Amino acid sequence: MEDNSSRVDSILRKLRQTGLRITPQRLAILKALSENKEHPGAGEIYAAVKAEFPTTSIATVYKTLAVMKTIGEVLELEFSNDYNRYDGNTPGAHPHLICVKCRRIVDPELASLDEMTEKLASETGYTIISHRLDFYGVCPECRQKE
Amino acid sequence: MEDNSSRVDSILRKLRQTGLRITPQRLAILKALSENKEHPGAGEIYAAVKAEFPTTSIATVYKTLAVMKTIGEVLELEFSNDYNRYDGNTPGAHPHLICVKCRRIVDPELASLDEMTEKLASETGYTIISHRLDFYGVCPECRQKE
DNA sequence: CTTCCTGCAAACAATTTGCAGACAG
DNA sequence: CTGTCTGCAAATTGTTTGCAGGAAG
Repeated sequence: MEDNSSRVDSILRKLRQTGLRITPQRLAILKALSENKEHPGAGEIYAAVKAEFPTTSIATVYKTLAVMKTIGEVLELEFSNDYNRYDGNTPGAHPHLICVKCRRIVDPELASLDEMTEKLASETGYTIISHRLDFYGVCPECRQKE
Repeated sequence: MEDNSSRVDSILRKLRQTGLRITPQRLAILKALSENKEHPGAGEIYAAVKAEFPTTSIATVYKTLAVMKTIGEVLELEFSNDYNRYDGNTPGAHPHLICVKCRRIVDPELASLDEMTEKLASETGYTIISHRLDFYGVCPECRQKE
């Protein structure tokens, strides 16, 4: 896995390549994203950024996240009830394990998904672009508290 | 697969069991749901219901859908951009195949998911309650139009 | 310099809620 | 009868947008 700084660096490289500007706000947002492995929401990223860059606005956070999505460097996990969560560390599609009690989201190891995808494509004739696989459950910590 | 009327009947049975009331509005919503296999949104259900029951309100549709979710007879597919979609025919968790062009959603056949779930549970210590598996792609019809 | 970015506030849209009257059981 | 359900309208909330000024390159 890439460490924080190399992750930020590779995103910066991609921004330059694409002709997008590197502003202090964007840097702070990227730093906050790469330091938080917990799939934060826009509000959490905003809070972290504002701590050291108080003039930042939530709109800028959203706009920056939108740009990152577009260039494929951030994965957005949509929820219609809860707020959306963002993953800046592993931008490719991968399974998530969501605790329904504490709402923590972790990235489990899981093979055999590629195989499943190929089979689906050949059986249905669809061109598969991406996927979303979320498991909902109760994490060991929350179960203990019951 | 159950046909429409037996599907509605089994939901009605569940409603009675749970002491919930059967109103004309609820009947119309259930009928609209069971007749539409295309994972409609609340607005589409509302339109269908209003066609033969013009006084119905969208709030009632949402409230009824919430009840159906609670008793486990309707599966809600959440989206934060697009509106949520509802599946009244196959209320248990199952994979979906979503065309990113026409936004149609179909239910593909797919085994080997139970196996995957068990493995995940034993490896992480989580109690798995449910899951969500969405594949995003382009359906054969849309690909042809490109 | 020029264009893109920021930050504020207002706009949005799907969904939810409060409440008074209606009606299922 | 009684408690639940309906329907209206207003509220909610995360996210998006318009626009004037600011700054990256």
